[in-house]
Amino acid sequence: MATIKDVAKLAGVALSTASYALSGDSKVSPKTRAKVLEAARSLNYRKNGIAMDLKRSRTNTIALILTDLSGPYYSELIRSIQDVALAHGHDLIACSSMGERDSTAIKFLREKRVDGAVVLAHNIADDILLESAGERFPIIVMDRELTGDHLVNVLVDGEQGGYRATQYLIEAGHRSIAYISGPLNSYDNQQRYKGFQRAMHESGLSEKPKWRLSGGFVREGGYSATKMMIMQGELPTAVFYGNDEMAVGGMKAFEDHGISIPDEVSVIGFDDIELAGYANPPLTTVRQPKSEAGSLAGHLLFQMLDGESVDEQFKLGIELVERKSVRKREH
Amino acid sequence: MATIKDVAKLAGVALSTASYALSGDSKVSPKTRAKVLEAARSLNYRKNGIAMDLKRSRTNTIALILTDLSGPYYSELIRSIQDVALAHGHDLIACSSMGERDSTAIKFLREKRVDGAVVLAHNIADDILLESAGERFPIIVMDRELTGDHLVNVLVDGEQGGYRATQYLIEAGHRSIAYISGPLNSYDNQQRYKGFQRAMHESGLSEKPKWRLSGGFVREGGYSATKMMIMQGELPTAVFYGNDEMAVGGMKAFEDHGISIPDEVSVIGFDDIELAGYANPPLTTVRQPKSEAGSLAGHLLFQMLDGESVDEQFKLGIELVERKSVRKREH
DNA sequence: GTGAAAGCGCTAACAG
DNA sequence: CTGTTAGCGCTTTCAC
Repeated sequence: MATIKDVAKLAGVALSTASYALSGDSKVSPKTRAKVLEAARSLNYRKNGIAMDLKRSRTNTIALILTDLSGPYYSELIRSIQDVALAHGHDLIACSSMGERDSTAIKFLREKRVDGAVVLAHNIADDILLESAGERFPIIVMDRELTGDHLVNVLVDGEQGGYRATQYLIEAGHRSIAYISGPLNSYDNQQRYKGFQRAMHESGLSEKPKWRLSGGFVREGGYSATKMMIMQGELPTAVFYGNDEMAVGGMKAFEDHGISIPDEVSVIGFDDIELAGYANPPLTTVRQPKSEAGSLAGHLLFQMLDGESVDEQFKLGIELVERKSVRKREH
Repeated sequence: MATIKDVAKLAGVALSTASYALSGDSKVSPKTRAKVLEAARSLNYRKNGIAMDLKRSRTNTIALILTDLSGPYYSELIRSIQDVALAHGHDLIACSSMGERDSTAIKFLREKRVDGAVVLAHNIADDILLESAGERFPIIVMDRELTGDHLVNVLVDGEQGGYRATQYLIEAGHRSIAYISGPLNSYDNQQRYKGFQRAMHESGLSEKPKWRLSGGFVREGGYSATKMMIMQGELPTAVFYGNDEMAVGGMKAFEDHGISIPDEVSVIGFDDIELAGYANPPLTTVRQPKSEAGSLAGHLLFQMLDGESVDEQFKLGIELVERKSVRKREH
């Protein structure tokens, strides 16, 4: 691989002159520049980005840390972050946090291979984030409540979302409502559940312990949790699934048992994934402002990179998407 | 940010000793090592990955080049590549090729910020790929027919897929079949269409020019192409959509016009996206061996990185997924 | 305008 | 076992 040294030699100029010519600095004469460019072309010279980053102590790229590159992701969220990065002339790369303590994500965070990061990966420990963030390395955390030096928090108000969803069910006349939980240690799940509890409590309703099932936020889990509920004999009139994936699985379970939605059981989800509108019946759910959240995260990161100081936490509201999986009941 | 120099100074040892201690080299005494580690801890020292990469002239990471980080992607494919990378102790990062000639992807390719790449982005020009690939920088291209030095090709046989799909329709008794095309310049589309033509030709069938519509591989395009077909008055008994997205859009158009699938019109897609199984009716389609393709791509990349020579092109077969959108017809 | 030289932070001979 | 030293490839003062 040809280096700038080779180019300089072939062009018969000094190393620095070659560098200036290549980067288009105006102080090099057109004639010299042409000579250098020609030499570069003939050697098929490509600058080494790593050397440049090292010298500049800046990579001009930020990382998006995801649990798993293979998704499924909030593409709107990613797109909005990407747009902001591009607008600031920075590159965005995605890395996965799969693989525990030596995941790609952790390597990029600790070894400062980028200028900053947006984290969307619950499996990276708080302390790693806290110690990685620094003066020259801002981090935005989006999937949990965590703030610190050079580490700011952009959240969607899951508690409010859980509350709204539950309230919607209650307003539709439902009194016996089950919440199918995601992973118990998931921040998102906890928030949604908290909102559920608050709404139930305010209306003087209580949840049946036997309906406290968990589906791990995955479709299969929603399916089996629902199956278990069905086998237990007594059904609620409505079930609030901690996310849409589980709701889709749950609806399948009801269908398999000939239980009709929303006639016999109403269902509400959370997230508004693409599938939600295509489910049968289309799933009523809670939509998160993903683009706004991503955009905000991006902008904050660049403000921090520019040395501006920003608030340490932002919480965005949600919105209910009414479709056809909830039925109004008379009493 | 503390450097290894600071650590060495604080620990009262030479630079190299600190380096050895930090990397766990056995030749440093336990006592010295402890001293160094302690110094590193107290300074909150983190090695600079960029400096290391430069020194080593190797990054131990490979890039996955995608058109757009916000997907939608073949998550199975990505996952399988990821698994292979992990198994080889390498990191995988994803970069987007959005932004033309100065996209993140091109920067990573040209400036050799990684050790190799898997490309799944039709918007990166052939010549960039050709000139970026090199002795120490293998590239696997998966979305077009392109081979070259240190550049190998992993493809799924779209022609065969198009042939199978069409043949399936013909075997089910269909004689008037339309092909709704993706972008005319798309390699995938061309292959599928070629397969369609071959099957039609073999059975002595011909396509009606007025059914030659394009939907650009997007849902909305499938919708409007279908609408146009409906407005033209005469309907085929079966339509083969160049991909599932368009098929989903097309089914919506038929539904909007009260045309029942598969009773009045049969529909077949291509890809087997997640939605396909959830469409109404569930969509019969052609499934690509995504995991196998990804896995193969990953393995080939590492073989090349290890200096082994490999064939320059691989073409994988496809499989038909029978669901409920195609009806058998009697004659 | 152009060139010589000093590093960015790290690793890896090599010598002691 | 520990320390000295020479770079990896590039940018950027600072003289000329």
